Amino acid sequence: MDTSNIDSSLKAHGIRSTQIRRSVLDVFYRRSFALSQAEIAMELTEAFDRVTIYRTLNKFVKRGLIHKVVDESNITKYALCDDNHCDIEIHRDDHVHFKCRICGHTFCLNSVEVSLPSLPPGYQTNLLMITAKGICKDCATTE
Amino acid sequence: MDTSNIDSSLKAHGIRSTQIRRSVLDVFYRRSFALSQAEIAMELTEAFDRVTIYRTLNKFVKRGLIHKVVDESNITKYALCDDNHCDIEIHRDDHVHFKCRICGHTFCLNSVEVSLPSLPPGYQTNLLMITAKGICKDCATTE
DNA sequence: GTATTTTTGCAACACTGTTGCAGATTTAGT
DNA sequence: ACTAAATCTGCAACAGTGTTGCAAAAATAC
Repeated sequence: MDTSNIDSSLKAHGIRSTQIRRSVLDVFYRRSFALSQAEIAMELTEAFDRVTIYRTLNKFVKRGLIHKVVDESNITKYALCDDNHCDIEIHRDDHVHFKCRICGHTFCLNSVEVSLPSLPPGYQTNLLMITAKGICKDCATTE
Repeated sequence: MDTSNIDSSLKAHGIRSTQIRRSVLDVFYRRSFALSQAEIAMELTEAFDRVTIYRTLNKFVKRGLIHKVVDESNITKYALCDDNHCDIEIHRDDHVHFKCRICGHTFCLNSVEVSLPSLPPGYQTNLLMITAKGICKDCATTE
């Protein structure tokens, strides 16, 4: 575990450094896709209470360290925020997500741009939530 | 309740016409936005078992009468399918959804087209799930 | 009208996510 | 380093969503 990096990231977001928070953040650093509470619990080597993990995740979200990722599973997943877009004060997580049909993982694609479509009369939007479905890098090459 | 219309729609999708199914489908006809099981239960004048409502919804989905609508609420919502795109055999529900910030309802926008963006190397997609957020017709005029 | 198939309600369960509270840990002040 | 204040953690309990098994009821087929 890259302790110094993790500690400084927690501190930068105004979050106290504790055992579970370091461990959970470490899981996010090691995984490039969105994770649910249950998945995080499985990745952790020590056992922490379910409630504590939820509280950790909620704190991380509130401080702009991670964001929620919507999914058809009805289970909240979380992914690291892009440092360039989110911090304690500002939260911008309206980037494109990519869901792989094979491995089921959801990745954040921070660089993809999609222009706003024209909607029927009466509807106005300034924000699109987009999930692209397909086959991810790893699954395409492994196949 | 437009019984004949409802009955023929059930029959057209190969679904037996029963009390609860007629009532649930009627709710969908009366509402233009996506509904959860709990919301449907509240709209029903008679009380049906929760389980039966879920089974009704699952059957409707399987037969192409309604489709699931994804939402950040972690609660599955359902909306009527467009007759032009869905039936017992073919299911095409990859249209744009519109979520109103004020009333919270989600509407299907079957006619909106969005072109596929170019993704980073290694990612390939042929399907976008899109939810536009904004203010809907009704809330805009009421305000 | 009867037999077969399907549907319904009930009980029970698994799972996600939250809250209250007491004890433990972290941080700040001296 | 020691104490006080603030925060965090684990446990118990709870509310809600969604599913399954089973027996009784209803719909369809003959």
